[in-house]
Amino acid sequence: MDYETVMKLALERGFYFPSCEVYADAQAGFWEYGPTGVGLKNKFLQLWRRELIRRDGMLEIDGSQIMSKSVFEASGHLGNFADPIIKCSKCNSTFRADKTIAEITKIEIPESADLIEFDNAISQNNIKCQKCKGDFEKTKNFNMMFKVGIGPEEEEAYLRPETCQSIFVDFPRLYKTMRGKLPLGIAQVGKSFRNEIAPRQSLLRLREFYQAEIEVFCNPTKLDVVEKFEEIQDVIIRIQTDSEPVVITCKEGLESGVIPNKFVAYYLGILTEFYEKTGIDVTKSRFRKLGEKEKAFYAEVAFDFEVETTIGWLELVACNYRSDYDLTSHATKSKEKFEIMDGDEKVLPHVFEISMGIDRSLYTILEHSLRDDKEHERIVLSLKPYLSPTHVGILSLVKKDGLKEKTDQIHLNIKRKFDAFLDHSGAIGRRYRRLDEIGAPFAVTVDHQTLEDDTITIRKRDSMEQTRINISELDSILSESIAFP
RNA sequence: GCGGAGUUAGUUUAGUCUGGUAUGACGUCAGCUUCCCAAGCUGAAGUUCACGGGUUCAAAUCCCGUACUCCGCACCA
Repeated sequence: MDYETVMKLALERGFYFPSCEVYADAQAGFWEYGPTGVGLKNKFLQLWRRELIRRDGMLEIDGSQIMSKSVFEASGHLGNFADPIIKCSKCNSTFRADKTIAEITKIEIPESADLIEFDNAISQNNIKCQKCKGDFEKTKNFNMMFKVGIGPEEEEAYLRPETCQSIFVDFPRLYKTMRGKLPLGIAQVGKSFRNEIAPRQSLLRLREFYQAEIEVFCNPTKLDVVEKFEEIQDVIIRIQTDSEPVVITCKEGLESGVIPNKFVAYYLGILTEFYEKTGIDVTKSRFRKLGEKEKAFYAEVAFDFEVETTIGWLELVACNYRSDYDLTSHATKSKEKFEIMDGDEKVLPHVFEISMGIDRSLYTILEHSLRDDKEHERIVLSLKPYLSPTHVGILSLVKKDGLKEKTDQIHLNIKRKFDAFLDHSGAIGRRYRRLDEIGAPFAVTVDHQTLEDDTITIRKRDSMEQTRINISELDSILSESIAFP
């Protein structure tokens, strides 16, 4: 289904909508999750915990969103997470300084260079605005981090641009107190903040967004000692290096050298298995190996997990081999010890990161799950039952003759255990349609026969089939059907 | 940020050129009816027309500014 239809559903059915929308000064790039969106997000994260955190025995933490300046001096974000930009004084167009200079003069100035170097290059080569021939103002640094002032003195701090910095900073304590052993995954779900120049397309390009990040700490000399590798060696992945993506198993990817080692292969494998279970069509996915220029400043090897949607390929996860970049920088800056013992060996661990964009993943789940059932004139959100915000609709065929009371009773009995939605009003078909649109996999209906023999009908969302069951069976049928795989 | 196009109820939309306080559909709510797939009937609520300013006796409509959305450019850890 296309972006427009997903957007309309999101607005009409409470998945997500713009923040602060009643005010004229609402800024772009901020969106709220409504009740159905939160339901989906919570269940998505539950699946993430099952398939990655628990499966691999990782630790999960919940760190601060505001972090001190030193953290980002060490991480490199204050220096590298900024673009040198130049603005035309005549037409107000903004350009990247380094790119504009390189384009016109072939002089390559690194983006982290002193700003005066850009100004010099511009004046020496008489570079003018490519649009209107106007003069440029002085080069400025545009940092993508939000700065905040702490306390009455407004001490400098920043909203984190990625959640993982707390994981690196906390690593020494966690390793010691949680009896860590390499390889050790530490994970975190939370908000990150980036001051994007042009946020766009609702959940796909936000200024405040959710990440689910995993940092796996490992001994760099043992990257091919991974016992669990067998679990995923036959998992099929699509991997793209230069040209077309190839469809291979993890084992083949490792043997052909496309994947650098067993360690990385294992995590690409379990990540793929996770996404299969979200209902995203993984035959439309690829791991794209990034070239030198595309990689983040801290990455040694990088694979982006991308999925094809109606608006093109969308990056859902960044998998970066960050080596000891982060631990070394934090050790140097803080003068704390980040080495640990791995057996008899003293080692500064390397890090492989699985940095997942939650918002983009949720959008993709919606887009891949939504279908237009023309035959029955309905829109159906065919979510996996365990991800559905509402598990079951509890409906009375009509309100009178005691059916309402009977229905209320059934709802009362199951509402703590399941996400159940009680509905008495309107035509029954209309109520079924509404449940279809929010992806409720089941609807049970109380009719006149219920009063005689305690049976109800249970309707399946995708097939619209109905079967008659005894009320006493409902709990076990639902439990089984909505269980995580 | 730049350029273009837009913004009227929960959604979709008429009206904007030619100024006279807004139209339909769907949806929502209540009731009746039907009694298992968006049926029908009756009734109701909901838009100070994105926001701010100007012109005018009078502005959804004309003018200016701002924000947001979409498309393209640029950017994208």
